[in-house]
Amino acid sequence: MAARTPVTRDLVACCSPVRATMPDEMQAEVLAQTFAALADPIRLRLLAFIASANADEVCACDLLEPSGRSQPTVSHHMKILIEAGLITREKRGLWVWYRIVPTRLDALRIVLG
Amino acid sequence: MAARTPVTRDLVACCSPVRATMPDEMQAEVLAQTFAALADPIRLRLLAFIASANADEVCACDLLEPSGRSQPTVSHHMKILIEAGLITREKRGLWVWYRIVPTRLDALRIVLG
DNA sequence: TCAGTAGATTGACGTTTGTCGATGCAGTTA
DNA sequence: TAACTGCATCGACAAACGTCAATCTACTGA
Repeated sequence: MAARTPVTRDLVACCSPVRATMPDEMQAEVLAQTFAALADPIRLRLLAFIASANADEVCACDLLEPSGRSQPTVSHHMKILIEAGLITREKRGLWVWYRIVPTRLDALRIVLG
Repeated sequence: MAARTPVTRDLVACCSPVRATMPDEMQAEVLAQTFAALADPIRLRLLAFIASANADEVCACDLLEPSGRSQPTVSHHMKILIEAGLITREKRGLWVWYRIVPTRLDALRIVLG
């Protein structure tokens, strides 16, 4: 909260020295990719659906109808959520079951605050 | 946490009734757009830079060099952050000053958990 | 085996996004 | 007023993204 200039603002010469840091490009790239997984309305709805389920896992077949998207499209979005570490996938028999990864959401929350 | 089937898992008939809800498309759209603002490494770095500054606001001219992008590109990214409600912009004289909006980050944190 | 099924992958297409050079606009200085 | 400056907007382009029909793969049950 310290003023950049001690007493008055200098309207002529802007930019007295700023002390601030940027995360390096690689860090930012990884984090951006995680947020990108949340940057699509269908993926947000899929994630919220699983998070709100009465069971701790949800069958893939339950995601098609409420999402209103084709099977390949839903599969594609789930893959992106998995690669972002937000959910896990487990195949049992013919079916696939998804689980959210709470620690990953915790990590994002920490970044934001 | 209740098991979907009381005792054993049914490997034949998947999908005993799931109780879960999806946010409607409009809600998801708005939220996705906010996360999309965080889904670019340059924007994350710009935001982190302002958030970490020793002053509570940062001049636009201080963002060019550390970001390594052209002036129009930085201006474009800042506009997206503003439209997402993550920062504010104030013009004073020839210069523009940016501030983060802490309440907006709070809101996102709540959504995540 | 072999037919049937759930979900992943592929290929193609239109849309959106990140980028920068050129230009426009508001504000300052003389 | 005129010259100058910092930032926004425009126009163009390549890359990335969301979508679905068609196909492939892994698994089941007979």
